[in-house]
Amino acid sequence: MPQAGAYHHGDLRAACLRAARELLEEDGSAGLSLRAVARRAGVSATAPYRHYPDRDALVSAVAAQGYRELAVQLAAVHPSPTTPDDLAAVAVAYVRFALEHPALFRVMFAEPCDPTSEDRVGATAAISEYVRGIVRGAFPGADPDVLSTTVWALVHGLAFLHLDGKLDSSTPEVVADQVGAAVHALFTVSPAASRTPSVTPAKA
Amino acid sequence: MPQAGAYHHGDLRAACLRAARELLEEDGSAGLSLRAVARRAGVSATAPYRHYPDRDALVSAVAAQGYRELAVQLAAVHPSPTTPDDLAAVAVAYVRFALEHPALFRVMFAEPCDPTSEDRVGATAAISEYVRGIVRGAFPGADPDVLSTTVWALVHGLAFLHLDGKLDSSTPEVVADQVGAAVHALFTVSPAASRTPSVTPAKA
DNA sequence: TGTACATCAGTGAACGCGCGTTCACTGATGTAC
DNA sequence: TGTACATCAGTGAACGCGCGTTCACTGATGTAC
Repeated sequence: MPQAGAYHHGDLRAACLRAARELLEEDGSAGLSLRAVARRAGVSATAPYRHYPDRDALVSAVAAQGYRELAVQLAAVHPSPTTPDDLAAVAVAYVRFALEHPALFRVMFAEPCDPTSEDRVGATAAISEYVRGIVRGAFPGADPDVLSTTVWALVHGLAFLHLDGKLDSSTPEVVADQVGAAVHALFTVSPAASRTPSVTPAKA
Repeated sequence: MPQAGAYHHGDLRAACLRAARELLEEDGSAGLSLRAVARRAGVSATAPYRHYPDRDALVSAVAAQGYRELAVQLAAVHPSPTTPDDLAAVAVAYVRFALEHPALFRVMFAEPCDPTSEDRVGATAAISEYVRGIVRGAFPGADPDVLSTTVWALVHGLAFLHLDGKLDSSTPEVVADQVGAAVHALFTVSPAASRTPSVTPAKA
């Protein structure tokens, strides 16, 4: 039985993923070709076909990994934010993720997104649920469907506008301020939010 | 003197732009190659080089045209919206534009955006100014910088999440409802907006 | 334990493709006299 | 007005490239007896 980590190559499946990520970080974005991934993994051009049926499968796997990492990073900031500052911190982390991994972020949110990739759909749903959870906790009086969409869209829009150079992204501080201000603009003006939240777990 | 519309080809510059647009509408997005544009325009592969120094120049021209069209469509809905319903209608138009021209929208907001293209920068600035104008009129007490960024990001995020299939886009009505609800969530909960304040920054 | 066999990860040549861009050209249009 | 010339939009062959994918293969690993 091929014990993980020591077969012919070792674990080419994971190595391809790693190679793809490296290429994304370096080349900005460009094409992310199967051949380039194979090259970078130190393997023949056709070897990846043992592990991915085609290029799209690799790309979907990369995207799914990106979603998981994003979810981890958001949760690391705050498992369930309730105050405006909490929420702003999470939003800043979201935008920071996009700016630190621009090419990956674009792969994650790009058109040829095969809707049949369970891996991918599941990973997206996880983020969606995380946002909804935040909203439920932070805005107990509001419609969670509408408000979680609103929050996600606001933060996602900030991420993309920064990514595309439509907003001032000169320094991380400037970005953080901008994102924080935008979230506060949404949050603090909400009557439902400025009351004391019904539940206040963790963080004082 | 080459009177516009009747030279060798007629006006290949405009024809290329038209061909590029058609390709974007049809192929979803894909590559938008110079060669494909030339083919579609019924001209040799190298003819476009008489009018565009390289592929990027063509792409930038397409993007700039997209910005101008978007600006026109928004202004057509309402030159200077002031009520929540006005603003929602403009937001819906923005998202509708994205969903009706997905490939164009991606070209407009894509990374390899040459920041030196005056055409493009100018067109972006126009939209930015339009949003700012709306915010100034609708939220006279708020910080126009923060709030116009917030509004644009919210709407832009909605557009992209719909484009990427992260939200229910099954019918135009569903989308319109969702966008309207999101905008109202931002707008109507704002004390600064529902009163008629003179000095009440949204960011408390 | 040793040997024959099956499995399957990775190879390397080859396919046909479309791409951006160059180059020397041709031929229609506009211009000067 | 007619002719010689300059301009320049569009041509077509050619370049070198990287791509996704196929195929028959080889050779290391694991397995059955």
